[in-house]
Amino acid sequence: MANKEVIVRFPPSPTGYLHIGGARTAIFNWLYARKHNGKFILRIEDTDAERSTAESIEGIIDGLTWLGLDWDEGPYFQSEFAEEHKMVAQRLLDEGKAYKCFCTKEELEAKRKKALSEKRDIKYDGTCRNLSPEEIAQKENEGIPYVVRFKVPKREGKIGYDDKVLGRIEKSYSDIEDFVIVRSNGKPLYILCNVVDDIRDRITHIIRGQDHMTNTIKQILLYEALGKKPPVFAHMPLTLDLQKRKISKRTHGEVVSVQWYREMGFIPWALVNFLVLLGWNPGTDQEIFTKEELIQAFSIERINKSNSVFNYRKGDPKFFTDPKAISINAWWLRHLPIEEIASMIKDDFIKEGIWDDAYEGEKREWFLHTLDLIRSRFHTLRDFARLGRAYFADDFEIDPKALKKNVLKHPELKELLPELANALENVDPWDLETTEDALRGFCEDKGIKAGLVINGLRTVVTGQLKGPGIFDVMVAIGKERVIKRLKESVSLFK
RNA sequence: GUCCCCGUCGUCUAGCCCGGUCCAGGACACCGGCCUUUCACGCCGGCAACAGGGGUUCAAAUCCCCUCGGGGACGCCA
Repeated sequence: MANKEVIVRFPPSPTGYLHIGGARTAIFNWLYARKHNGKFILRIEDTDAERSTAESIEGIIDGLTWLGLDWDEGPYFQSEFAEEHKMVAQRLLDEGKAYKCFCTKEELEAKRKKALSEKRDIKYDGTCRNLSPEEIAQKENEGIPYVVRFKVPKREGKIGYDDKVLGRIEKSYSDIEDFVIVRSNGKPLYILCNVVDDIRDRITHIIRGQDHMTNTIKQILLYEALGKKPPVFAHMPLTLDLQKRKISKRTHGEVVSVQWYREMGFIPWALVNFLVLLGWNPGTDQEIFTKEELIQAFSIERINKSNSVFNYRKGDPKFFTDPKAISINAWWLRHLPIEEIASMIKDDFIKEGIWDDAYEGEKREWFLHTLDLIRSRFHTLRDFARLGRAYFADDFEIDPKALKKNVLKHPELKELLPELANALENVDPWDLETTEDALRGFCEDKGIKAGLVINGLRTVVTGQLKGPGIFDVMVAIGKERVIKRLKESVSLFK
């Protein structure tokens, strides 16, 4: 039994930040490699020098690292192999498998327009395919620039391959145009470089978007011309928006950028978990996966054929991205060990000015307990430092709606709350039981409903309309702070 | 226009290959209820789909054909 080695790659072009569509492609490749104990190679396809940027390279690497998609080789840079690409192009030329084309961009553009207006096919017409050696020499002597085109074999019938997700894909030779493999400035194009690199890297499986399907047929021709066996191809469905347009940074903005999810307080694995479900499922009802479970469950065969829609409504105040993504994030937020959540929110706490080194020292137990107490109401990591600020700092804002409903609507609280503060002064120890006894006793003495005081207390102490059980809140926030906030509540009544 | 791919609830999807167990299952969202003197979590319940039309068959979401719809590619971008 030959041990079937698996080598896959993720080849982003560094022309923008890591996009969730690109991340999804990376995830599928990475999973496939991990599942089969193979290799995952990162290769930056920077042949388009004008559009490639260093920031973009950094952004892509950051994004992949944040998501936890580790690679085994690379990052390689396609530009470093430019000589090899040129040599291969020359070889194709020498072997008569490619030819020089002297048609100008303008001529080609005019032909395309004409064909389109006459409702004809707009393939290259092969003008330069049969130039004689003399004609070629003459044009070269005249210094006319040329591109190199691949000479698609004139054969009857079809060429095809077995796509791992789509099944048998075929195309007639006559439907394939003689495509350009080298620019007039001498630089080989993606379609060729990609094949050369994949051969050198011994790539066994190419998992990429369906938008590459026409390239695939051409690249198979290239493999054949180079005498190499093509790898296995699997074309995954695309991710579209609600209007069924391909999602892009340009039209959709930051909501498609991986970086943005980090800023919005996503747990990286939750994003992976969400993204993998777009176009793939395990065949069971399971939707939440740990890394190990996902690697175990993943298979190319279960990748869908049809495109999926990224359910994002611009401007929806409740859902800043696909609701399912948020719900998966919220799930992980309340199920991950609280220690992990703690380390994930540290930077944000520092940024918000509410970090205390004691949270990693003598206050650690209190810190973890408090995070655990409040997390079930949150959707993102950011919520801890925003909605939960009152647990960690005294300069928190009071939600106007909560203030109105739970406090201002009940003028009697202006007196009651400070009185409650006094009543609480003597509570010792300060725990769930003693605080509850004190509060209920206070309400009984005053002959008022506990709910009135509880709700007012919650708002004054946490700034929120909702939250954990009030006695848990009192214990978490601490006697001193509770009393202080109750006393200061007088100023809320203006 | 040409070529290629796809078409199950609002969205992600199971089922389709190997017809009956599917008056179509799960998840998210939404709506109700329980729990909670709040809210969330949790639990229970509800709403909601086989694009259309023909065929084949005792029987079709599942097989065949057509129509319609959607997407992709058609760059000296990747």
